[in-house]
Amino acid sequence: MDLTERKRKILKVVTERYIDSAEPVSSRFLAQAMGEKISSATIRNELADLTEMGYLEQPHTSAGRVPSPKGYRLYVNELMEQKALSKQEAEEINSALSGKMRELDSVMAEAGQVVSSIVSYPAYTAAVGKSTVTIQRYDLLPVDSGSFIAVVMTTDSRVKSRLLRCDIPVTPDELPALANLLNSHFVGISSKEMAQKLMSLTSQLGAELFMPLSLAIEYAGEVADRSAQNQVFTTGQAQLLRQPEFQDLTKANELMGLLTDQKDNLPVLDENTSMQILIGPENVNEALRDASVVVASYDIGDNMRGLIGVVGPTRMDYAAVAARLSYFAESLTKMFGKNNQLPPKEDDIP
Amino acid sequence: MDLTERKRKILKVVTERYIDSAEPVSSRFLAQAMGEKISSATIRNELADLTEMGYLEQPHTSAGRVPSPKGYRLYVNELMEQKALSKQEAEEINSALSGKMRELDSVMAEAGQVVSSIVSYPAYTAAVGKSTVTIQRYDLLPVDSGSFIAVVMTTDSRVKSRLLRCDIPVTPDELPALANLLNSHFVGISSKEMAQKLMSLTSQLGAELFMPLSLAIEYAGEVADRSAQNQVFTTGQAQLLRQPEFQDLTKANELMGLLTDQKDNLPVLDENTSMQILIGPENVNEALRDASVVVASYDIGDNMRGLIGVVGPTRMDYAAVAARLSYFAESLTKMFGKNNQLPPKEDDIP
DNA sequence: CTTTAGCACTCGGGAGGACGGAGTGCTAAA
DNA sequence: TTTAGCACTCCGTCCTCCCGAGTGCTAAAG
Repeated sequence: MDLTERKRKILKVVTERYIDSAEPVSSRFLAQAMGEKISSATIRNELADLTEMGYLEQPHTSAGRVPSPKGYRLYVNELMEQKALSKQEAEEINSALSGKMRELDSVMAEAGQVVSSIVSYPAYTAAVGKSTVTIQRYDLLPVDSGSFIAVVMTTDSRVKSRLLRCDIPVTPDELPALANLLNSHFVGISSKEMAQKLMSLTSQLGAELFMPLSLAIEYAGEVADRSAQNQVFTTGQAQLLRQPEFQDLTKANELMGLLTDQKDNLPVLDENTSMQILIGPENVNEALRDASVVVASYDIGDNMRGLIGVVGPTRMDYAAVAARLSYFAESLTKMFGKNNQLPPKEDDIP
Repeated sequence: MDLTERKRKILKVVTERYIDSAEPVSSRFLAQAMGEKISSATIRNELADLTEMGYLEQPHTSAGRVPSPKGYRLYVNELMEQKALSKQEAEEINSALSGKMRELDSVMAEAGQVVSSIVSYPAYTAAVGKSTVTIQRYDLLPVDSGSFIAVVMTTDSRVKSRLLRCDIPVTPDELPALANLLNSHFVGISSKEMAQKLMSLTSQLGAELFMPLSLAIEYAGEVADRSAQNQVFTTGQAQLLRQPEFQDLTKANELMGLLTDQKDNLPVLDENTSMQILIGPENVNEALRDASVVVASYDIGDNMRGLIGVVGPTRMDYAAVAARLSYFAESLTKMFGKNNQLPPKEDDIP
């Protein structure tokens, strides 16, 4: 059954009031806060209805009302108004992004910091590949007889390199041949397959070629494996302790553990969703059952998505957080789209 | 005036008891704990002396005694016995390190995690260059007409690379010339000097050379600048909340802020000191006045030092933490010394 | 001069009880 | 359906009391 307009309005006011007072909301307050002249008694009847329907909760009899997860859900889905960013905030975001482009990792770390400071909750960022990551291209640069630099490019268009040294001297002339070998046989396959292929080639190669080859392949395997596991950055964990709901140390502790030691368990956004709000028990993770998460995603080139999320109490200011996060995500998408230094489109690389 | 042998012993027992009980130590307990048959009354006299001398403190009259920072200092300097690591712990450390060598950054992050879990306090790691970092060597790899990969090597022997794209096509033939130009003019100087030098060359170069050159130099400048500022990783912040002394939220909050948002303010070890213990008020940083820090350093090649530190309550188990940390640091030094993949000696690179 | 026993004293912390206030639920009237 | 009124409930706070742990001091014993 549907809610009357008045009930919806009451639910909205209750939620918003609770969001910024953190205290149960009384009928008296509502009677005043709602423009129309309604007595607190009437409100009480409505509140009783809403409670019965499961949108509100009472910490105890004779306390005011607090939104239940179901109440928050309705609020988020239907009641909440898009909050516009203040110019100041938009500028803050823009200036944070306008800085010179950096490595993907720094962008992520910095984005997290900015978001966290803007919304006053802990934030996390992650980059997830849209598909399995493999090596796309190899290059070998001569350094001296014992050393060379391996440069690998992954299918998600990250470029990584490392100086490799082997005991057996490698002459600069041999490198192009090695690179050719790599580019023809060790492209587009997993690290395990690489290792197998390497084994099968053992007999055909002299030790002086095998050694540098295996070093390069070992490195390539590492890069591929590491890109597969998405690295997560978190910032602003201290913000958590400033929230009244986390004065209770046990709760705070659980959440803090999630944010610092088990970052990988933080919620990931479904593919092709641009933003998601997870309220209390909607979270799969046990530690998040009393908390809420807002996650947004942005595009990094064609092959990767970035994730940026905020963790807070269920009493989170969803409207504000959602607005800021989506603005931020959009800005990042644009930035990565325009930018021609960081992750180029895959097509551009032959 | 010197302490009698008995006073020293009492101070030691008090400290060690307090370290693992977190509760003030009573004369009764001491009378039993010390092997010799001494009455609690005698102990009380001694305790009164030690308190007067500033080695102990009383939370309030009629509570037991607790070591003061001065007491901890004496304990650390003279009383504390080197704790040997259990085989299990040594193995844990070894196996954590024995994994395949990764990028410096991952090593640091992982080292932090291991240490934090071993000592049950938050840990931090940092890498500091011993001298100013500049670019030592450039390479440019062709990709396609609009793109090329810049590979730069810093004087601290890190190799970084990035795909650069410019609007004006660059033919593969031009790249060696550009690389030469870079290697002859833009080596060993700061990013500012690079920018100036670039300006002074403007007139001599056509636009089709200037554009890729400036991209490469901009990137090189970033790398140099970023290496200069030492990046700090922290882990295990949640451990903090498990300590009884940080049930007081305001303290916890301050420290947590330091560990998550102001990592750069964490104490750095003086050069050519291998380990340092900072007790309570000995810390410069305000937020650390009620906490203690143990920092150790290890060598990464000839040009860099790694830092690994632990933050905990003044009631920290100094003996245990110091032992683990120094073992860890030594292992890391060895590892970096042996290892021939990560940071090679500067001499090896022509 | 040092050690010990004894005892009064102090202080923190927990248990119990009283009280005020905020807020509700219900009833009866408008 | 709304409102006014009223009794009721429950939390949080404050106060008091009391217990126990631990000290400091004194005076006697070694």
